[in-house]
Amino acid sequence: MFKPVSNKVAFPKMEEEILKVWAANATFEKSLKKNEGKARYKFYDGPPFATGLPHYGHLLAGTIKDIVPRYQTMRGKYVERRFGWDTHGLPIEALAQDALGVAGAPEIKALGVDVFNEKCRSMVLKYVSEWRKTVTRMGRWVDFDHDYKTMQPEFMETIWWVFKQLWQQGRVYKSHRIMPYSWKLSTPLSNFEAGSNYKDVQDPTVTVRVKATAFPEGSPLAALGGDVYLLIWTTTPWTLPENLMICAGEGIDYVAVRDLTDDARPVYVMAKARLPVYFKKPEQYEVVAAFAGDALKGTRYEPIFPYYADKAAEGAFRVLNDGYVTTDDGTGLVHIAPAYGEDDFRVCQEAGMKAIVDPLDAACAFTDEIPEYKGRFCKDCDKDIIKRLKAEGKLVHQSTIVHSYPFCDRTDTPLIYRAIDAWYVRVEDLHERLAKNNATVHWTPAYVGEKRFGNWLGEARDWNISRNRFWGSCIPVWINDDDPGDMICVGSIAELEALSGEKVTDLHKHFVDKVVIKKDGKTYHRTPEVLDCWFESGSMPYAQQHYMGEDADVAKFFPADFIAEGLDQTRGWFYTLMVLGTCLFDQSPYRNVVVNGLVLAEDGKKMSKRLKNYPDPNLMLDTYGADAIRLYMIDSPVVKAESLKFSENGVKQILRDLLIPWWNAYSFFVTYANVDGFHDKEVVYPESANVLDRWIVSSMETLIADVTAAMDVYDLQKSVRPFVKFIEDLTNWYIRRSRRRFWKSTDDGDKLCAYRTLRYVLVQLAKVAAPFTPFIAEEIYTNLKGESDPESVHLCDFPTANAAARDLALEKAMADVMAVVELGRRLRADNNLKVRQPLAAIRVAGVTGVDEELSALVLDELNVKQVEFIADETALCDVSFKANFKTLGKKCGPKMKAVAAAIATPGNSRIIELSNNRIATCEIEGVALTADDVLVTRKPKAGLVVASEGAVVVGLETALTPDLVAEGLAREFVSHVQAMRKEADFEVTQRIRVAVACDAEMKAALAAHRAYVVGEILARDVAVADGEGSVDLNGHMTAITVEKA
RNA sequence: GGGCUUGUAGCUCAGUUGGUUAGAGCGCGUCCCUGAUAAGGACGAGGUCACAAGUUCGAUUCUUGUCAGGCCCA
Repeated sequence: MFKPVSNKVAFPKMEEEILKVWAANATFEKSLKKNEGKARYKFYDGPPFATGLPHYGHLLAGTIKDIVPRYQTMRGKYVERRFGWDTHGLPIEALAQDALGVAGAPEIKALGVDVFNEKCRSMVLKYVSEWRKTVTRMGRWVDFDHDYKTMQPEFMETIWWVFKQLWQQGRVYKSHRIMPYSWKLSTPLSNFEAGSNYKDVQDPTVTVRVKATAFPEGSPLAALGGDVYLLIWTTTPWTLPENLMICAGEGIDYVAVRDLTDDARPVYVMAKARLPVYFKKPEQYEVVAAFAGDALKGTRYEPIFPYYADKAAEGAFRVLNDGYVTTDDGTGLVHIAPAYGEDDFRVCQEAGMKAIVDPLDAACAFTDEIPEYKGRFCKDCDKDIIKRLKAEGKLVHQSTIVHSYPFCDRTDTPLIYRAIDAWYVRVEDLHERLAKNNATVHWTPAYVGEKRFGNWLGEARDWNISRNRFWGSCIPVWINDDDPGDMICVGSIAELEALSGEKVTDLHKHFVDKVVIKKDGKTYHRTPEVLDCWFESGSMPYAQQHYMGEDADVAKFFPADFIAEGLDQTRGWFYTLMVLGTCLFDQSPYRNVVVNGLVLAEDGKKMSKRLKNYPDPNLMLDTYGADAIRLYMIDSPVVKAESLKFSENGVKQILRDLLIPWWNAYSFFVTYANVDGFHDKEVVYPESANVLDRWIVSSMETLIADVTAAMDVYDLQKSVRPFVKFIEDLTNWYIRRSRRRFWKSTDDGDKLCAYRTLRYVLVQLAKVAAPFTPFIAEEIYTNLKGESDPESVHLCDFPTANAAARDLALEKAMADVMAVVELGRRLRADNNLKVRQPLAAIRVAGVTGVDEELSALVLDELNVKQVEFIADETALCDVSFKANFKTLGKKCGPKMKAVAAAIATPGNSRIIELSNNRIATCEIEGVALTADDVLVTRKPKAGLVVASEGAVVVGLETALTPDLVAEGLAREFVSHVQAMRKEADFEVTQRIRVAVACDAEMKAALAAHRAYVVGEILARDVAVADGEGSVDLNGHMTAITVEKA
């Protein structure tokens, strides 16, 4: 006996049971153990931030990260899967700040970094158990017990090792980064923090004239004579004392104009497009020269303020060119103070002006480098600076502007963009190596790797790896108190212990900062920054192994065969992995990537807790089950980096289309197998002669081949899609057409073949589907498997396509049969002839290869007495011809139209002969045509009951004889009794007694078909009497009673 | 502003060497079936393949531009 199966299944409950079985049997562990020592299939888990509960994006990524390893495991690979946690970084710090009621770096420092960091540590694992529950519930097999966490000492030690490798390569350097800075809190903010509090504010704008002192050779300004001034514009007058450069746009049109409103007739240089802003009327100026911005390059000018005049020796006070200059506002000449603007800093660096001037203290007050304003907050000095410029005759224009400006979230004070010490990894010299290594990666979809990621790699800038935060891996560099250029990079705990003489147990900031290195009479303290947590995620291939550069077999864990993450990781994980892999081993750390898109709410917007525009994942799991959700997500473009609008209805649809019919097929099998006492000890490969058996087995092989092909190129959507067709074929054709074979009371060989085939196919299907729908596959497999088969479907080998079992000709013939049946049904419906009414014959044209056995399917399905295949389709339909543009296009070129017209001309005898293969070729317009170049169009002949689809033409004989009518009545009767059986809830095998009262014609019909009727309804007795009742059988009012026999 | 990407039926989506009748499912309407019932089947309506220009004998497909959405970057 198979375990009895209800066709009313609660999938979520069934799944919970399976989870218990897996846990009890340690099935996951067995699936690993079984392949120990075999070829490894290496997988890296991208670590999620442990700061919230899993959402659909995680469920999706988790599903992809489950399907591929399950598949590879079944293909005999050893696939270690360790869960990863990203435990450091701002998200967790933000939670800890809230929990401790502190805001901003100074308050954290006041509280104590140790208190703060320990709070982070204690909070970080808050969600771990919830994650584990949900991930497990989704059916994902991943090792939580040997997970990696970025805060583990081993992990952090490898981070140091990685860092030191880069350091020894000379790849790490210290520079600056322009960041939003809160003067009130005396701390830099992340760009993310700065983005949260923009306000419209009024700021002064000043236009200042700067005297040109020297021109490059060939400058159109050189010959002008008199004083030439460059006009610059700014909204931050306090940065003017720190001006070192002026920037012009290379391709922008500039003019030099003589100011006729000024008695001194000075010449001003500005962008042509900005002229009307400064001179309202044409008579106020005279254009004396016009030129592009590159002509200005190299022009020297007089410093606006004296404080840094000595920087001229280092190349300051020149005009540069850069693409970021616009003429949207200002003068088209941009004032550059490298310490106070991102572009300013970059342009200066690129021009070789490495020094910056930054006369602001921690509170953004001027230092004594600017004696006049010393001790005053920089912005407060704007007015005095403007006054002074005016007094010195340098101010050309003054106004105010209202614009959106970022404010400090905590203190509501305006942020100052300024240079902060920062550590970088040099990447700009790696472009070629990165591109070369990326070329070895198989991306799904391909464009992400080629375009999006490829472009990004090609333009990659040096990577800022330092963060002015607290909870993270520390930058392992100790700096000489007296000589900032004297630095020691530490690459391991042992090294630090040796250098410091102290025992080191924890590598977090509040431990490591206390460790001081004394060497040769010099004292070294650690640089205060922590590492970008992306540095840690990018190091996970090595850090999760605690790899420290030993001569271990690196190939055991590197590179990964497979990783998967969301599209948003292009610049995140995918990138940092690639950079570090390239630096350390000069190869890509991954071979295959599946990039998934975003999961949006059904309305196309982002899922938002506040808007509640999406269903709770746990509720979905409890209602529909994990298999349905998995399939729904995988059978969508979201596995190819496009976005998915998550719809509950879509999940339901998957149940209806796939899971329920599949389950019903299974339940059908078990029900009848138990009734019949069919139970081979093993699953037997059906060596069946029956055409349906051979066909479904062949279809199964095709399914295996299709799924395998798609999985091997990591196209998950394509690998899921063929299941729909197969299950449709299985339930709507194989089982429907085979039903009688299972029912028949004679226990002949054919019946055994049917059982064996269906069992075999269901077991194979479970194996093929196991990676995708692990639960239902397991449930079905464990009930149907043979005694010697593995205990779990996930311990089985993935079926390999057996080419010998495939019969493509049979599949084609069966497709034709189904087409014939479909057309026949349509004709019946059109002519109001229900299927229960037998008909004499159908005629079929355009079909070859349908033998007697297949024809029998047509007879039975369409309830006709005879099927007649005819060679001459013109008996049924009118035939016309059309050009096959696809084959002819290349041959004909411009003659296409003429050729097409000739082919389509009615009655073209040569075309007819060609089409009938009576001649091999025929020439039109100088083009040699073959039969393939002509397409036949069929149109059912008017007046006949004919339908066609493609090449298949079907004609139905609709005339009824008295015999046919009688048989139809018998069928009506049977159908009605079956309904009564069901209504009465009789067992399928229940024998019954029937009493009928009817008219003479009905009586005759029942008598003529008595054997058929009795056999169908499992009647011990059918008592027929004269009379009538309320049941309408084709117009014959009949009374029927049914009782258990 | 830049890179990439998406736009096909009311909705969700297929659609590769460019080929003339653009498909599926859902939804809707009509009908059939009732031992697959959280069903099933037939038929029907519903498309300027976002828009415009170009290349071509021929463009949903290739090129360019525009518009609208998304991701990342600035």
